[in-house]
Amino acid sequence: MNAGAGMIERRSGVALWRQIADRMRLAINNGDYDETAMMPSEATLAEKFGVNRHTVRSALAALADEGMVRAVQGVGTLIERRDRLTFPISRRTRFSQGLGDQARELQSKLVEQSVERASPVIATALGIAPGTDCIRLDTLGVADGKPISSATSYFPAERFAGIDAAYQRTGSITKALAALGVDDYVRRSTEISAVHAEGADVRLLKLSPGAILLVTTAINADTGGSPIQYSRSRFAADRVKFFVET
Amino acid sequence: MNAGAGMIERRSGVALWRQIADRMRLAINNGDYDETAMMPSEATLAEKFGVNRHTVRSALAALADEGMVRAVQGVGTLIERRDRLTFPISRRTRFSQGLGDQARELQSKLVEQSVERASPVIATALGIAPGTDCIRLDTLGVADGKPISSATSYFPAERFAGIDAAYQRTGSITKALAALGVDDYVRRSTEISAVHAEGADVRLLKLSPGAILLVTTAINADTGGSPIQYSRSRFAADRVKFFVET
DNA sequence: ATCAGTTGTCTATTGATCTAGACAACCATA
DNA sequence: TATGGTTGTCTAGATCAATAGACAACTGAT
Repeated sequence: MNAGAGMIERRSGVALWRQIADRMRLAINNGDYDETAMMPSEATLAEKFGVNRHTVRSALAALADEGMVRAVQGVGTLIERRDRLTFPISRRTRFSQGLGDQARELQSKLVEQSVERASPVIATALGIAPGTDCIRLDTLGVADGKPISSATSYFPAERFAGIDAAYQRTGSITKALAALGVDDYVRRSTEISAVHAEGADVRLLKLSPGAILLVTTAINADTGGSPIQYSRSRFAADRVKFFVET
Repeated sequence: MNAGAGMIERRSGVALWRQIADRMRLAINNGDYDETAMMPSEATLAEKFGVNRHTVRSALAALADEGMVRAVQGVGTLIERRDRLTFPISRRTRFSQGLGDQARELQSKLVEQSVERASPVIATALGIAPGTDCIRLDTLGVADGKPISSATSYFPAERFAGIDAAYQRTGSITKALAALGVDDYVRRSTEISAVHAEGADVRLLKLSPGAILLVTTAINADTGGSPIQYSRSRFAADRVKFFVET
């Protein structure tokens, strides 16, 4: 009977099949059916939404039309693809913001930490001398339980001593920076490229061999203009897309 | 035939009367019919949307159900109220942001400027000595041609010399501050109260006698924490509402 | 009083939506 | 092969959405 939070409305001017299609699209993008990669049977859905099986079939037909699902006689209705999460990229880009309703829960987990000497590229980006100590954080971004991105960030060790602990405590780069006195920061530059996944990323992001990674290389600076973070994030390309505001 | 940007869609699973009702609601909130405070005749709307008059009547009935319009036989359909613009109030509050689709055009005009000695209240808010010179800007906020708010802002004269010129050039406090080197600032505090309109505000905001003003008293600070702006804004209460994020 | 223009109401018809039931076609598995 | 579970298809009827036309009821102005 009940179908979760909001029941479908009759006589609302919106056809039942469309309301059901919209809800199922949301559920698919939420990863509700990821374990099986299949929709429940038409009969089950009809019972769940409290409508006739034919009405559910209309909704499924609409999703099939979008290429989101594919019905196979005798087997069931397979989920073909999910809409990708859209990450806005702007001066105020933060991993944990701007997703809106797209995901219920957005987490960031620490995978590894170390102190490294800055390579020439990183040193240039952070405006420090090559060889200077940097704190490196390897983090994993997770949306609704699904791994989304794997990121490696570098912070000048002198200014941001203890950011690893602050990050583990808060689960957020933004909050960790705030704890170290950085009220605000802006995205100074973002480069976007794409590569084939390899190494640890395949395991962390639970990718298939040959999967594509979207790679962003970003420099964040505090409001004084001093670079504070150099990061290289690898996003599973089949799960995200970027939106660059112009 | 054509009804502006997007035509209504048939066989979309969304009833025509609902699509038309939604578009008319937007038009009303946009102030498209403010000159007459009336909807066009049913026959005119039917022709404009390319549907039967009965379909338009269904849409109007839905709006009447919401209390947005009221049909009077022999006269026409009167517009009873507009949804109020919603201003989000948060650490990042700016007049010209956060309105989204609610208004097409949001402007801010300079009404008056002067240099005044800081009163005790203003001096305390800005963290300066009483009697110190301040630049006072009286501005009028306009959304889609309708006056929304009347604001009085004070800036320390020493640090922000020339902000009046920058404001006139850019039409935005945020941009004027940026031109004077304030990349970013945050809303430190906001107080909200309500009074009856009087004096110049009645004329500027084109209010009826006895109209209510929502008054916000706000202090903005730069990222270093130094107060930079003390402002008192009067909003026409029948045109706006605030949304405080918690 | 008359008239033009408006909303209100009624009937009739067509197509889309939704329900109900039955059965065929197909697949995986025991 | 037999069975249970799935999607595909067909028929029939009920309800909603939309069109079409006609006329009543009302208002404001001439």
